[in-house]
Amino acid sequence: MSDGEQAWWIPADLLADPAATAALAGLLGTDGPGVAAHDVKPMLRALQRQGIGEVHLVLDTALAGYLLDPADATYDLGVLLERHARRMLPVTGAPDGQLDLSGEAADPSVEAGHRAAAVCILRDPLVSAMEAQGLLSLNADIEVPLVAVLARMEELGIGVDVAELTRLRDELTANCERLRSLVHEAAGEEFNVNSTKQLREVLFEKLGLTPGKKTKTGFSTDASTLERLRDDHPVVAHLLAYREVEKLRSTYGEGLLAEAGPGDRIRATFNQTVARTGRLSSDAPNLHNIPVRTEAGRAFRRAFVPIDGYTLLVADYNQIELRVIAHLADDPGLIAAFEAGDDIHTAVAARTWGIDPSEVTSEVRNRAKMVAYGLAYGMEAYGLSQRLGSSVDEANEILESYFAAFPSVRDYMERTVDEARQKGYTETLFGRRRRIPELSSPNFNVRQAAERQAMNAGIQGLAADVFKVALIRIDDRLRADGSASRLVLQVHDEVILEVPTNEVADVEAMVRSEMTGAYDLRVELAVEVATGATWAHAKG
DNA sequence: GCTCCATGCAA
DNA sequence: TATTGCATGGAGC
Repeated sequence: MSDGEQAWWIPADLLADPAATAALAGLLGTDGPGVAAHDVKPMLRALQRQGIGEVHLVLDTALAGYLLDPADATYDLGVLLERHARRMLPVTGAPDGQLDLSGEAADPSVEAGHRAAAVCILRDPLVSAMEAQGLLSLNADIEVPLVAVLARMEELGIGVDVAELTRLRDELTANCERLRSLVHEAAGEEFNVNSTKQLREVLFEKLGLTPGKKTKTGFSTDASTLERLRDDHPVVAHLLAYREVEKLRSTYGEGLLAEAGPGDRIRATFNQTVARTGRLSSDAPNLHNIPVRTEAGRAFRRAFVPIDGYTLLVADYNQIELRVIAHLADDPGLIAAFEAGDDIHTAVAARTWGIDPSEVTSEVRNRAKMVAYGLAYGMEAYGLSQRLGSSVDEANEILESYFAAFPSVRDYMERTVDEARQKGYTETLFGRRRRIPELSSPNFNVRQAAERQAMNAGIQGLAADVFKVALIRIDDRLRADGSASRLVLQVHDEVILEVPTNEVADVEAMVRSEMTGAYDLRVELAVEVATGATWAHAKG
């Protein structure tokens, strides 16, 4: 540690003490010295609860570890210390999960000292490593500023209508019981319908239905298999209905109600060091997979509400990944398709099959849409054929037509994999790296999976980088403008704000402008904004 | 009580 | 034999 520096390890209970945090305020304010810490978001949340909203953060050792290798399994402080400083965090008590036979409990203050020292020891090696890999601006301009934005969103949470959630849960529970009885009746015996093992025996042994694909442990009973068997036995339709309702009841009905906290708000954690592409993830609960595709599922979005006097404003990037592909590949046809301003899948379909957009049927449009998603995932003909329900030959013809119309896209994909193989990692335009050592695997399947990851990383990663910039800028503007509006949720390419009714027009314009201007692609970044009294009702 | 598996929800 | 995630219930240790 250099002169004038101080190392602190602040126990969580001290952060709940106003007297202690008041003393910290001067130390941590924006005029204070730069702060380096490990996994700082929980600390920022605790300080925010005490009214300290500004901390001059310069380094989070967990974030730095993530930027240096987003595929690592853990960014635990002790692990980082060993990995980047070749030092061990002294063990002060019995190892986790083991009885302390010595009778000497760990001394919390000694352990705290070790952890504070570890952050100091890690600072120089982490900064040097980031500098060597060109990660300093990604760290300083995006990841570090984002921590406080996410801390504010987590701490505020999003409002839920608990009465509505309860009603949905109860309705689903009743339906579940009814459908479970129908399944038992049709099967001719009572069994645990949630057990794939028992279900497999009933369907494929007792009832003699034809099994399809296999899993590690036996024949699959997944939805695509059941769909194929739908007309073969009455139990199958009941099963499919039961599965849908049980999923909604358990994961969303019970799950969301269990997470509703003070003020009827759900406060998820937004993880910044999990996704290997640079995306955020959400847990406890996962607010990134709230249903939207079916009406029964979408009902849960009606339970996400603003407080009185506010409106929910939802803004999402339209087709950001396909736009990113157009940009990265610099494909004239794809760029022109976007510039035409028409429905992109229709425009792509017309160019792929050389027909007029007016001749594009919904089925043909759907094929173009499948290809578009597949592209971002590094798809091959087999994968496409599975999703189109067609032959591999047919899928190959579609892909050939597509690449004939958009040749730069294929060039980009091939170039990307070649570069990644040669360098051992992929890199987004913002410099976000992802090591993919499996590109040199002797195992064909492993190597092919790695190639798909390499194709996907630059696309999903750039979309994530752009989105993070937008999130930071929106939060900056809200605070600079002294707005009463606040960010309550983000879902990969979508932000949700709680906006006082009289601010709606101004905030909509601001959000649109910040999202559109977050990065300059060769195609416009289109943003769709909607407002409403619930997440489901927020429609343009 | 922990871990893995199968399943299914989202972008 | 399409990318990235997380939660659930069952099942095995």
